Amino acid sequence: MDATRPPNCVPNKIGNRRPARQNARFRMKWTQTLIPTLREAPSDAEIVSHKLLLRAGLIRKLAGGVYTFLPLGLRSLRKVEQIVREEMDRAGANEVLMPALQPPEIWEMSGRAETASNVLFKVKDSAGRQWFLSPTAEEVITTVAANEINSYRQLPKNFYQISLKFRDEIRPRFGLMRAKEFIMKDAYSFDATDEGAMASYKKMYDAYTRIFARCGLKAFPVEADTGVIGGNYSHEFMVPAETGENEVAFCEACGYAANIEKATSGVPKTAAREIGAAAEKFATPGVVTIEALSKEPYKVPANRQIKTLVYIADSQPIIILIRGDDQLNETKLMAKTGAVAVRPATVDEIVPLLGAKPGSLGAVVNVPASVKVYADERLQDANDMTTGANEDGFHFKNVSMERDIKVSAWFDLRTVTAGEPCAKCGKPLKIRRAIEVGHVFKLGTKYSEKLNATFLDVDGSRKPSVMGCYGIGVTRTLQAIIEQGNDKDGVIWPLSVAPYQVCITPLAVAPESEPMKLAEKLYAELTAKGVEVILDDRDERPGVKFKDADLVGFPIRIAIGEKALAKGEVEIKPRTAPVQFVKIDGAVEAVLALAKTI
RNA sequence: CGGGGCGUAGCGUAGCCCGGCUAGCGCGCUUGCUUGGGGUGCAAGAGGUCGCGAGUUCAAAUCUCGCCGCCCCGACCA
Repeated sequence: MDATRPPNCVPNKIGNRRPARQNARFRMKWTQTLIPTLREAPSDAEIVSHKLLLRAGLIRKLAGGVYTFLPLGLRSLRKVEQIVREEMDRAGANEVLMPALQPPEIWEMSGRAETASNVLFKVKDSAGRQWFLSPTAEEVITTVAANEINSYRQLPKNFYQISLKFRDEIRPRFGLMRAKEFIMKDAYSFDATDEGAMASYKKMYDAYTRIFARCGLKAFPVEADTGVIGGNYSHEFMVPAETGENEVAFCEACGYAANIEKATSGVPKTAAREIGAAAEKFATPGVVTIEALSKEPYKVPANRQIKTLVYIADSQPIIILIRGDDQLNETKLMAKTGAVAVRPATVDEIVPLLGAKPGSLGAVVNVPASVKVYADERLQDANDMTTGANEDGFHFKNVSMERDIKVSAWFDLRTVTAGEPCAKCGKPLKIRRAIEVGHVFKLGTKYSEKLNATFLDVDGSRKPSVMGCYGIGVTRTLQAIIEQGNDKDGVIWPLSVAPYQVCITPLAVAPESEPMKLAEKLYAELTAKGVEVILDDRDERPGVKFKDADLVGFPIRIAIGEKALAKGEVEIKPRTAPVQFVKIDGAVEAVLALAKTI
């Protein structure tokens, strides 16, 4: 399940990349740039990666959910972008750049002006014209395809961009994790056939696996809900982290993994029993919870109760029935019913509808014909159940789903819980939190139909392109790398995305001092080999420089002090391994060799 | 948007309940000396509209009201 490094890709390559000469990209002196490290984290940072982004001088906050990338942060960001770019190119995608400023008309056409309204950043120009700041670009790229792709001969095509995206987050959180603006890579594939679209999807899926591996991330794909973006097949790439905002159910035995919003399990249906001839009403004064009904004197186990929920789905009230010991999964509810917006009904909406308050609700009697009843599949064939009587203070027992309740449709609506048997292999499922760093969707023809992205097929018929879309949260990925790679001293960068690969730390910085002279020499030699080096030329005490180097997290540090120098040695210290002393003449080679093992 | 919390120097904070301030401390910053292999030591400094605005009062960082910003939980989330 862990994404491992693909065999034929060579990440973390160091040295001999190209003749660097004096290329500024490869070298920097600490005093030339700005690395404002902080001994203490600002109090508004909560999670470790956010604190370290600030403490290591990588970013600064301008406003809630809006950040400046400082020089070091930008270097790492660019490296992530470059990895994404290389792998997208390798997978045959074409880089484009689309406008951030988008006219509402195309969003009206796709229907997302309404369905995505709550996250759309809306701005007006001085003429009063409305614009949307792009959260993603399905509408734009599909418009391009509509205008420029006319023949099956031009397909398949895949376009991507890496650009600033905007989202009107109601609550920005955790630094770059959930920001109002962020860098995203979005790609869009167009195919003539469904099989072609699947192949395009697979290419992106594989590219994502490579990308995250090259970023040093343990990311793994999980089955995912498609949300308002639409489509019918989707995977998210998840980085395990306790601070993640997603929950993932997975099976270590067979590899099944799915977002909790989507996950299913092999839990048994509710066993049928011998029951009486009819449902029977009984008094339950003051009992308004599953919990209370399961205790004395009623003693109805939660798994023999039917939980009745009233929701408003796209302005229409609906009833949802799930087992007393289960939790409704709202994402599944939306996915299965096709509703765009759902919310629990309020007490004021429920009472006129069913005649009772929450806690005494049921679907046996007094359900208006216009109200659809959706029941969780786990209740199919269930009987000997207890449920509310739609009369405050009363419940029914001896309830049979089949006999006593008119169900409009059966769906899988429950949320899986840890320990349930895997639907595929029966072994217990586990659940853990994770950060979503990428998402691939098979879109189908939803956008191509609405925006007229059609082409002439071999047989002369006009067909909509079959689309896919593929996102990577680049800035979020950067933070996920830090969330996954850190210790008490600071960031632990993978070599591939570290702002600089090597930090040279001379313990004396006077230009004619022996340590500084050697530092300059190694700096020049390593740079010439294509190694990215920062030279800490600050006139600071050793402790300060070591602490800062650890905090920023350079993968390799070379310390040059009088003591080792007297023995003709320098000190090479990998960020996460013990120090080694090497002869001065072999220092460059030693660094190059070491880099191959990181 | 609902609930909770917080805004005092670049960062972290004390003071606020119980009004009396010339607003204290640590880190950072400047200067000098010192030290020189894991955030040296000493000394002298600079730096504050106490988030903003009104009000109460002889007197407001402190009490009241309004606003703004930030953080957390929830809702929401391509």
